[in-house]
Amino acid sequence: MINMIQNAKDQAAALAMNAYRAAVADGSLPEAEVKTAPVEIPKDTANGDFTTTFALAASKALRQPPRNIAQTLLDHMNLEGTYFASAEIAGPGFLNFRLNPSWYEGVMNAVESEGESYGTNDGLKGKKYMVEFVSANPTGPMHMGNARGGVLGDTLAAVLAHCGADVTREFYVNDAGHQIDKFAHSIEARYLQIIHGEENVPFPEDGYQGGDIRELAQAYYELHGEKLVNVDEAERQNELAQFGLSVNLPKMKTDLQRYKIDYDLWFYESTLHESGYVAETVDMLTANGWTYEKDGALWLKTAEIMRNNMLKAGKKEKDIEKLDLKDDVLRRANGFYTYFAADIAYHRNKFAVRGYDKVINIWGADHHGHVARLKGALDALDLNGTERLDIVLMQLVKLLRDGELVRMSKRTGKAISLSDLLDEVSVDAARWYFNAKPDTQMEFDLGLAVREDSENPIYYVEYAHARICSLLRAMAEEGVTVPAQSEVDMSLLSGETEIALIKQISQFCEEIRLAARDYDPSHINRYLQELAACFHRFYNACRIKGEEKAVQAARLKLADDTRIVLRNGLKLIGVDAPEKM
RNA sequence: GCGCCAGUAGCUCAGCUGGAUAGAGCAACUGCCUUCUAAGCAGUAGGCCAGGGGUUCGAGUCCCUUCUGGCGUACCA
Repeated sequence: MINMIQNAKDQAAALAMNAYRAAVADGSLPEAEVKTAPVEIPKDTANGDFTTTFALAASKALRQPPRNIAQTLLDHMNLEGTYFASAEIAGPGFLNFRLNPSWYEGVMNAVESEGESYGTNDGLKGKKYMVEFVSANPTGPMHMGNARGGVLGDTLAAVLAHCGADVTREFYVNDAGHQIDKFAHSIEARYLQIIHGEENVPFPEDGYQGGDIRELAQAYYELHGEKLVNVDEAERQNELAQFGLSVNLPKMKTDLQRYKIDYDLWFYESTLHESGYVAETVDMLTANGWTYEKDGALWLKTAEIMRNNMLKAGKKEKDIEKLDLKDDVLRRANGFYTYFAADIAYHRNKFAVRGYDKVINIWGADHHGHVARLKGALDALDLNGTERLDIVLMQLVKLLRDGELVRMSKRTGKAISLSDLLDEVSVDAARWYFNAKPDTQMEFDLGLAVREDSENPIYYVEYAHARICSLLRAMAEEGVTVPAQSEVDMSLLSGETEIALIKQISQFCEEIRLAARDYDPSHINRYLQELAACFHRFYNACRIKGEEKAVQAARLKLADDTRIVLRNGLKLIGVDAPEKM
């Protein structure tokens, strides 16, 4: 909850603004509309701890050179009682602030008082969020794309929860429709092949070729023998499909749990069909005038909806023309609802029935064409999909083995599944690796990425944690324990590495906020890497054991604070914080 | 064709929504363990930020354009 970076920024911004007002009051600067300029952290600490571009930004409005303005501001500024020891002008007109010990003490106080919850904030308090992710087809094993989506979704959910949101993790089970049909036909063919011989039963042309389908047929055959040979085709297919799901779904759950992913809810598509909710949703769209019939099918006026949205967003008419927008089928001529219709119903359920303020879906980039359509359809239901539904598109993972592309299609049967991956790579390494920025393409080479050596940054971070734990053990053996912050003399923590470490600790809250803002949990990875680096540098420069008592106490406290933040951060991204390595 | 995402060190990526001399990690090279974990630290080297125009005090960041890569443009899901 305590964010010392934000506190300092707010204070610096207020100092600049108050100085400006004071300057206006005594006539040394003209009255004008000036915006509160952003306060930033300079890359180079030689330029201060915080800086504001106030004078640069106000230069035009005040019709004065930035450096003049900056000087006048300084003349009207009082730093007493603030976090700052000094302020100075630099470069074209930056106002650079330097921190005093009270700020550093504030950071360490925050870690001590907040402990496990250090880093959290309440920016999203009271908001109901859902993150829907993976939602892999239950017709076969999960692949590398699911591995990435799983980590992204799970970590993003954790990040949002750290910002105070009430977060639900959900898996949408596509247990209905065409895909399941194909699944049923495929198992059926394999099942009958076992009985009648492979050459006597044709396999459907577009069926699932994977070996897992054969295994399902075999498993059913071993349990129930020829029970389904002489029954009605539809019954046989249904039974086999249900059997397949009953095997696949628990396996998916287990694999995901092994990956440290637990869902709050597994939502079944079939329930939407069975309850008539899909039909009701489509009827609503019709009632709102957004559908029409053509060639025996029922269509949604997607093109018109999207066009309206684009005009609202300020897009030009002639640009929209070029897009050649098309409508979508909701109900096929054969009477079945399309996947799209079910998806609209599903999302209507999320908003209208379950009342989420914000729904975030993690999708593979190959679905991007679907984004505007789904949002538009929700707009047509007056659910404001444009605002409340956010889709995170992640580029797919290109799987290589020793530089050669491995196909990921389930149908080839050669794909490396999520569970195969976890047999080769530690869960922590996989989670670290896949917790990358969603919109970059990724190559995953099983020959390289699988390696568990120092090339992998995760060990660098874990090592820092283990090092501190080891240090604490060693100190405990000497009867020295971590002191309370109130006993720490902050003036003893003024070395370069100590200052840098405390600043890095203070940055944690900011990184969580940014990760939530950008829907990009990889902020946390980079943060932890830098935190570990700050600690290793500190550890190398500052001895603890054998030092004078007060120095030892202060450094030990700082090391322990680092341990807490490392542990909090690793937990956030679902990676273990080992006490020994 | 049209659209979406990307292009920054040899490789993997940062760059806080326009700020100061473009940064890390890995790989390469040079040093540092009789003292708290060397899975570490310190240092060297590596760049026309894909190319070209523009916008302004100031552009890797914003606009236009060209090139390259991935993906999409179904009565599939």
